[in-house]
Amino acid sequence: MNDHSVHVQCGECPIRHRAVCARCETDELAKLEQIKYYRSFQAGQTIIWSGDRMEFVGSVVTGIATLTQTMEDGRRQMVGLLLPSDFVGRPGRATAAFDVTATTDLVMCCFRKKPFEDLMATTPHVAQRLLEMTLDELDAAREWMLLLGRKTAREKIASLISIIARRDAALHLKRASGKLSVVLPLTREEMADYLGLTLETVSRQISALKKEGVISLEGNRHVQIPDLDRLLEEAGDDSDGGMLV
Amino acid sequence: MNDHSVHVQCGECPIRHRAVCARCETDELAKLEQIKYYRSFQAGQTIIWSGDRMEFVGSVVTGIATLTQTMEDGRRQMVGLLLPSDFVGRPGRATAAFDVTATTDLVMCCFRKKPFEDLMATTPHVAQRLLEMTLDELDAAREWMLLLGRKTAREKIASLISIIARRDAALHLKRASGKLSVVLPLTREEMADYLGLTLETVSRQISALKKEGVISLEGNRHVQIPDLDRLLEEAGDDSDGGMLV
DNA sequence: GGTACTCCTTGACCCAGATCAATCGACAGG
DNA sequence: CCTGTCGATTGATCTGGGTCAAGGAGTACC
Repeated sequence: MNDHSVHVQCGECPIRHRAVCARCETDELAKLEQIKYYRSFQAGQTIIWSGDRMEFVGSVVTGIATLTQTMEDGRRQMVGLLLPSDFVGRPGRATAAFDVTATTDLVMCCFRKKPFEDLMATTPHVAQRLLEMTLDELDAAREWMLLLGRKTAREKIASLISIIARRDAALHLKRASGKLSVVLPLTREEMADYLGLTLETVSRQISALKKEGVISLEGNRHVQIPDLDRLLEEAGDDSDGGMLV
Repeated sequence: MNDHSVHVQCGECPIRHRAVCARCETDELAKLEQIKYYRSFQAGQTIIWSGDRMEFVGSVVTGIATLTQTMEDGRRQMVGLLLPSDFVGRPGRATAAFDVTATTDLVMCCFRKKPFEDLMATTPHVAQRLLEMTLDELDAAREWMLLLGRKTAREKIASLISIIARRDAALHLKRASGKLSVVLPLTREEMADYLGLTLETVSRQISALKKEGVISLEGNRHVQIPDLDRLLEEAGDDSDGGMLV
């Protein structure tokens, strides 16, 4: 779209907001600084319920949040995983479409929606940048549809681990030198909700992958990946070609 | 975002393009007219392969197209269904992320990508309108994730029929007066690919819904819905409340 | 120490939906 | 007319992952 891919590093935020572009919006930054504020949430706290009025947009600074959908009888499906630097909120939308929950302690950098939308209306690059991000999310959602609709439980688990590894590597800007290892940011139940499985099946498949040496575990959350290509093969992804990011 | 919800009716196109907004862009319409052209495709023809360079964006004028993803071993998942007035293409993206296929004979109204992007850069409302549409698609994709991950085969079928009924009603701007009836635009196999099932299961579940009077069939494709609320209940959707659109 | 959490693992059994296979109807071509 | 093709239906059987249930491991608090 344009090559202004440098992202805004705003004030004291430890993250770069992916929503706005630094090179062309330097004079707009002051406006953003004026309307921004921070909010903290505790692990387990619901940030917004589906259908609630949503008065802000923002980025995750630290911690993990999830987007989930629940049927009346309690069946749940996670439809989004929000890691640091991910954008939350829908400019042009009054209400949230899904439940947003903090699964760990969480800090967000928020902008009140109205002034943010005003900014968007006057600076075309912000809307374009947001469009680009939304298209990325849409692509990710569609990849996830393949996983939910067609992959086996084992492939689902392998996919989840490799996706977390990929996003982790992107986040820390490090190409893993030696052994690749990841911390799973979710409980078995949350993984199950993301993958369209039960927590028992998640546990069994993780055990199986461990037994066969595809991964190894240290504690419940810490996963080592001795051979990334092997894991990607188990995930059934074509042409991911081992490239992280 | 803004209330300019009137859509462009461009030239001889029988549809209103949802991508651009008439009220505020009247002087931009001429530019769109200059760069637009039509393309026809035959039923079964692939419009773009995933990974191909994509030189245009556009809207479906008549016919049906699908977005699909295929694994090396042949497992397929449909990730999008494109009906007339739906937008195709990704401004700011060089290549297609999924296969786009015409499932019926199809006419599209296209705009070459470069000039369209230029237009977008100079007229903020176009980018905003596109963002709005992309957010809609993202919502739809996430609803679909709930379907793929958690619904039973019967619920999936009922959901598909009610979604087609809804979009049909929106398209024809008619609130069905008497009996509600829909033409399924997909073969059983295509439905299966959309729902993450096999074609046999699709067939069986349709037969079951018919036997129990939830729907009735005339030929293979024509479905009558005697009681929409009953169908929505079978679909497991909460709070859809029977409102079409 | 004991008790009570929460999260995870493992086993035994079952069933919804996949798989394999036969049949049917509609329609086109020779 | 027969023959072939394509989509749909229906039956018989199998199996991956769900369900139910019983521990185990870690941690916090009394």
